[in-house]
Amino acid sequence: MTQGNISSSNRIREKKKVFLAREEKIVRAALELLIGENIDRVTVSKIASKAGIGKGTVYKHFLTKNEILVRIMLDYERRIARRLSEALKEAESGDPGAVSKAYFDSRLERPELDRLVQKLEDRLVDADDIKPQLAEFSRIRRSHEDALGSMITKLIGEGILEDVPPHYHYLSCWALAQGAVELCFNKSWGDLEDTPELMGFISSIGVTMGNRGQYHQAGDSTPKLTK
Amino acid sequence: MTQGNISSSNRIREKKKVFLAREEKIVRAALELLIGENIDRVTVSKIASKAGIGKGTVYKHFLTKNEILVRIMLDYERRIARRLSEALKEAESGDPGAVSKAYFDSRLERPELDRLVQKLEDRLVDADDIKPQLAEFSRIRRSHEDALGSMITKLIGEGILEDVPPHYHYLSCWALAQGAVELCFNKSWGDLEDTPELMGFISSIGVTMGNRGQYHQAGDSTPKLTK
Amino acid sequence: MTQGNISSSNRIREKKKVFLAREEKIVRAALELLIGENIDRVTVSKIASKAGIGKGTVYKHFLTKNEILVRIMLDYERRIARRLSEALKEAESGDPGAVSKAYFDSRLERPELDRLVQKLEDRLVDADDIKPQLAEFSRIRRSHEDALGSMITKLIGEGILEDVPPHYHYLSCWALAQGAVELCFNKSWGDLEDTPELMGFISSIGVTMGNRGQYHQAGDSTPKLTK
Amino acid sequence: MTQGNISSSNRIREKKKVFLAREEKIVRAALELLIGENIDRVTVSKIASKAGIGKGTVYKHFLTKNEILVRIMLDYERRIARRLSEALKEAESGDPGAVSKAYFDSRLERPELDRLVQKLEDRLVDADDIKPQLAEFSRIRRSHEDALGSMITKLIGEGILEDVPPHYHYLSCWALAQGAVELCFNKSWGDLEDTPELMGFISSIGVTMGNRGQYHQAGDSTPKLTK
DNA sequence: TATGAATGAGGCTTCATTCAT
DNA sequence: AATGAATGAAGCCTCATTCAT
Repeated sequence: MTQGNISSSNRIREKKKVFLAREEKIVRAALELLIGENIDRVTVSKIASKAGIGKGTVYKHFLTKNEILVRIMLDYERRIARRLSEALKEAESGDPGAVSKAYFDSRLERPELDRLVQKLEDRLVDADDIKPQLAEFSRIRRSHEDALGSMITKLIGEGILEDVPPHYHYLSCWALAQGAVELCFNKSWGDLEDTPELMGFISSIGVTMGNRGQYHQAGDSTPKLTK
Repeated sequence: MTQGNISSSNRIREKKKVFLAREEKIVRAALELLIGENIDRVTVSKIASKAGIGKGTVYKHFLTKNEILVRIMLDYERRIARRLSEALKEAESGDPGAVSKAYFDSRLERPELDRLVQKLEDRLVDADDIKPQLAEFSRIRRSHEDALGSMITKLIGEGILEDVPPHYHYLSCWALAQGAVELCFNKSWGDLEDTPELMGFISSIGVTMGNRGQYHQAGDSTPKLTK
Repeated sequence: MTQGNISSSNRIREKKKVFLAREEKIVRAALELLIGENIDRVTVSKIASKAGIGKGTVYKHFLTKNEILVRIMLDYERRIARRLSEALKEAESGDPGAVSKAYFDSRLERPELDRLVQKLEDRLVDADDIKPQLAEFSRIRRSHEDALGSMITKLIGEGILEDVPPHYHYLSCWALAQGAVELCFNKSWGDLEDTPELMGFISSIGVTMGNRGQYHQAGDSTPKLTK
Repeated sequence: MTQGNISSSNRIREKKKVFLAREEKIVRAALELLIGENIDRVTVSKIASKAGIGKGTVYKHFLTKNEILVRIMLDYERRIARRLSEALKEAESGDPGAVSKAYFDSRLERPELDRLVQKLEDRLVDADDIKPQLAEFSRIRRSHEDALGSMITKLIGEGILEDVPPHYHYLSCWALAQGAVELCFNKSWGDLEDTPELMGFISSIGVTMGNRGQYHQAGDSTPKLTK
């Protein structure tokens, strides 16, 4: 009896694992397709087919197609959150740059994924199903803002960063990262051959931008570029 | 007869004018709709109706829906091109900053339009009709690159800008502008209240970034932020 | 010019007529199918196909499938309303029975249609689209009630009908008509051969039922059948 | 061995009991759901879940979903049959009204159930599986007809009921009961507040209708209501 | 020439039924 | 023996495009 129970609960656990594995398979299939071709051309049918399962099976795991897409968004944003929270600990033990480094690393590690998430966000922003998931998504995003914000406030206090509202620094970083990501995939540029070096250049701008002394310079020492 | 010909060619000219005016009306209607609501919800029907004409008439002007969209993209990019070429003349008469200023001005003047063009580009990138138009679009983009490139090369020569390949500077600018635009409309941030100030801050970064002395600083004076 | 305008507005009127004719064609096709086979088996495809048009065309006339169905319901109920209102005029000029006669006539004229409407009502009762139409449907039904009610009140006043709340009489009539209709098509009875005579018998019951003296009889003269 | 057999057959009997109990549970679960919400929304999944068992298990008891539904129909009709046969015995010992009373009582006891069975009949009438069960259903219905018929024939013989074919009386009763049931649940009437009194009124009509002297009255004493 | 009704491919979703564990 | 994940047929609906008037 005892053994029977054990083996039975084992079997149940086993099944759950398989079930979750398949869920992951669906998400992964969707991801590959979404990255590989135009988003509009990714259908539930194709996802199922790429995952090696029937179309109906997809709906055992996700209530709607949008739920698959928002799941990808959440997975991504949560991964960044995890990294940031680890970096926050490091930052407490002395390295104030760990947080922003973690942020940039997370986003630029797989730029194509970052870009996909932006595109998905754009398309799902007014989807009626998945309202709660989108709220969660925004919540996580704002928690990133908090994490970086606290670090930046500290650097401003230490006189390293220009004394503007902390979120200016954060959002500028975000904007540059965002633009850099876009840059990587924008086909209008043709295929940039020295992308890594370019990214390095941009990153170096990212980590120094907003440093004290540069902001006011804008209107002073380089009048010719003033906009 | 002569008079008849004259009046007939007048009539023809008149007709052409009306025809072109209507074409413009269609594009403008499409634009308003595309900016006002989710792109996927903009149908040819709605465009025609907003333009005050029949759906069939739209197809007298554009062979496919995509042609309307790509037309918006081209109009936009051409407008930038015109401005850049004017600025280039000014630059020759002494103001090297005129070009980059014109570029930023053009793109940030109507950020919602800039963003729309990005989104359209993303969706149309592998459309089978409109291949030639997309090629033209890329061509114009690259001409911007050239315009800015030549100016940047000059500034590098004068020792003002860091001596990296010229397109690094240009693309960094592009990336920051791109990100800034995205920032304005990303609903995850809630509604930023001090957007103008923030944009000012970002612009100030844009015009100074890459200035000599900052690039190497990255690895030297702020080691803690190094990525 | 004048002639041109006339012929043009003629053409428009012509087109509208054709359009409405097609709408009627759709409704008729749907009706035939719904009466001819199990309701669940009637698909939009079949309706279109029977109407000799494409599937998409159906949606030029009706926003959803349910709108076709509710249209049938409304058409039916409105026809009854028209008849009742005519009968009401007759009733004023002396014939108090005209109203109830019109009601029975309307419903029993095409019992299969009456029954269909009941079934549709049952299925659509909680459909989220067509809420307004269903409200209208109920409104019309209640107007029938009013029409018959006023007549019945009069008969009660004249001592012809039993003095119970007027709607008792009306609803009893309704129930009997309803049951009679159901009877015609209930396959459990096999095919009744003498349906007309049976219906006549039931109708005769309908027009006399509730006559003074019968209600109290129930408890008095036929105690053995008392329920 | 003998003991083994006994205990084994006991176990088998036990199992059968459990099995049958579960079958009943399924039917009851289905019934509750069917009465509680729109029929189309009742799925096998929901039934299983309400019965507290797995979906697959349902199919150990019923070959198809339709078999569950037709089972409900049969259960209902058989219950009426049982009551009628009991009443028939009473009738032989002197009470001719016992049969029709039993019939009305059976149907009006749970009008919502009666109505459900009508709706199921309508939907299943041309189902390809369950043909035999539907035949059985009709057979039972006709046996009711016989039961009432014999009683009515007697009453006609005694001069109490109008001398028309016996099934006229029976079917009229059926129709009135049918309509009354429908009346209870038809949402178009709003929620009738005095339903019990109304049903009483209708029942009183039911038991007297067709009594001698009323039929011909229709054409004689109430000419104004003649249809 | 302008129109808009007609079209149908193709997308999403549901659910009765099967079957491996 | 019980389970529930997997399946896929079938239904509804959208919208770019065509074409007769």
